[in-house]
Amino acid sequence: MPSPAAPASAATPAAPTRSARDRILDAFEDLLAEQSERAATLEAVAARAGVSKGGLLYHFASKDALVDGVLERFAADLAQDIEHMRAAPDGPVSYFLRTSIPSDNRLERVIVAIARLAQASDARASDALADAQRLWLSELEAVVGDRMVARTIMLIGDGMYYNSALLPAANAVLRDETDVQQLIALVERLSARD
Amino acid sequence: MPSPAAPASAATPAAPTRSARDRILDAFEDLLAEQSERAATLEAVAARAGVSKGGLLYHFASKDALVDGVLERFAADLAQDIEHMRAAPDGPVSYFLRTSIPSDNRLERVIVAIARLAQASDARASDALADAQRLWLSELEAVVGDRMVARTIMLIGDGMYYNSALLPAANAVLRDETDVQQLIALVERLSARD
DNA sequence: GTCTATACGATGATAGAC
DNA sequence: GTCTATCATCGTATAGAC
Repeated sequence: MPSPAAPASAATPAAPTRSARDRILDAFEDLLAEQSERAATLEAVAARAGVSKGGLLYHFASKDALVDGVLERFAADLAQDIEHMRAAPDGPVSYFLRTSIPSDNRLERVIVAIARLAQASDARASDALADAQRLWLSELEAVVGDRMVARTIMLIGDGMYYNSALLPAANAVLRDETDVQQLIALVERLSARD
Repeated sequence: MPSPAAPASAATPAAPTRSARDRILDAFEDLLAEQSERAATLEAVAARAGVSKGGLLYHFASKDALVDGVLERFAADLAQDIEHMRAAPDGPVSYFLRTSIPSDNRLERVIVAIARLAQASDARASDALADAQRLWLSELEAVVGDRMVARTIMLIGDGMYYNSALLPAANAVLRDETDVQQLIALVERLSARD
């Protein structure tokens, strides 16, 4: 039941009126993250977004344009994540590790999607991931002091992504909240010494 | 200079006479690891192996058969790696971390190749990687005692693979032998306590 | 602004010559 | 054992109707 007083084109981001453009990008990301780069064909994306192939190509003239759209949204999400990381009550390290765990988090899904594009030899996607790594690493280095400890934490986070992106979910190295807490405690012991 | 006394069909694994079958599997792995799953078409594989598409299809009736061939060789390589890990002079942990660094190592290359297949939704490839993880993890657990420390070491190794498989080489988190030594020292400090 | 129809290229696979 | 057609299928992209 749409609000009668709302102007026709008012943005209601998470509601039924989510713009076709956003629905298409969502569909593309979903197919990449949940299935594979090969599965994310124009036809499949269109079907999932509830538009026709022609309709999709009206919004994004080519598959490359679709990739650009995903990367643009990612840049914005990433900037926001860095903010959250800085403001996190338990500190950036804990925040970083927690958000590296596969979840329903939007950022997680986009990163897996972009990782799939990177594997399909898309240089823009690889660059975007490399940029993100640099940002996170510099945040980590700022708080842990030791350069090598910061890098080790990055590698652990990377490992979590790798696992969730590549392996059957049943094989997650970390299974529940207890595992996560233990890992964080372990890593903080690392950064506390030296 | 082939040994004159050798029977015509004697195996000379690394020499010019490397069987067509092996050359084809090598070419497939190379294309997967150095480029992408999409780049590893039957034609490209045949060209790199120095045979025609028809010639390739004589040895491997389908692309699926090609994947099976790679997975079979991987299983053998993996078993050998576990042996080496157990016998390593510096211990399994150091061995594991060192061999997780991107190099010209055969096993490395195969794993990246299989990771690419896994990303392309090949369930057999995902399973093979999950099996390998289980094996490594159980070796690590056997020596470090603490379950969580062993898992953390696995994650670090996974992170290294992820980086080498996905990002431009220039972005490696670990750059030289000094980095590696520092990381190993750091991790051994982890396993020494508790 | 969205859809249908169609062109075009590339890929996996088959049949059969040598 | 290896190669040369050749085919069917699918994915990207264009043109144009509604």
